[in-house]
Amino acid sequence: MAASDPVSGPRLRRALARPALEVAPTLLGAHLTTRRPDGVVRLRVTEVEAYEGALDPGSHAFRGQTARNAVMFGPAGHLYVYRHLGLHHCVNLVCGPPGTASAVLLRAGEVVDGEEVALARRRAAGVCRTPVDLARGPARLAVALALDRSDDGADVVGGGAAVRLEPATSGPPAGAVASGPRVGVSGAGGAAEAFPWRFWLAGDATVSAYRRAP
DNA sequence: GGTACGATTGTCT
DNA sequence: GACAATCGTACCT
Repeated sequence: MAASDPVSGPRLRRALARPALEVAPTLLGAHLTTRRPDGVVRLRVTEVEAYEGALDPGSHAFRGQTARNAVMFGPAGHLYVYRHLGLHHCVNLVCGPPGTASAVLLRAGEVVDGEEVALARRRAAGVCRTPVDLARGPARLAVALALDRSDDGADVVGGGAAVRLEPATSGPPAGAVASGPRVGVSGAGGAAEAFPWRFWLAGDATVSAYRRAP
């Protein structure tokens, strides 16, 4: 994409500065690219979950702002990366107006460029069976893109960043977006069903399997 | 200062 | 299908 990219910079950030529930479906089909010394990986987003900050019991921001989740309270277009269980990283894209702590969790995607690089990273981190598994699941996605806590707060909208978001040019195909309860959100099935804020591309092989919260 | 818990994954049965 | 791994953060005493 050239410098004349029609959807970038302030315009994209403005598009992201809406409630997570509105932004989440529009991210399906978008491309997320990371530039690293070991290579460039581009990912097509196929599965996301919306988190509505202080209103959402499943959100890290539900109990207010802390040092860890401070990025979520900031402007849209930044990454919120956290470590889960001391083992894995999960990647969120901050959205909504500043102060709302809305964010969209990137759950899964399809590696469309730099597959060999992503494969090498996954091998280094553990097992990888097929290309479909490269980014099927939040932690796997983080590994494939080489994202960790050092990327917490990274701006994916501004130019020059190592991580860049490119929205889908024509949006997700009509009728291809499915929605349902979020995966693994504490509060049990009741809460999960009260917030059916998971969106994915119907029929896409890279979408992670649904697992109910324990 | 100490304890409980978690937006997951991989492996074993 | 069920469980262990592993550590930073939040909350309580």
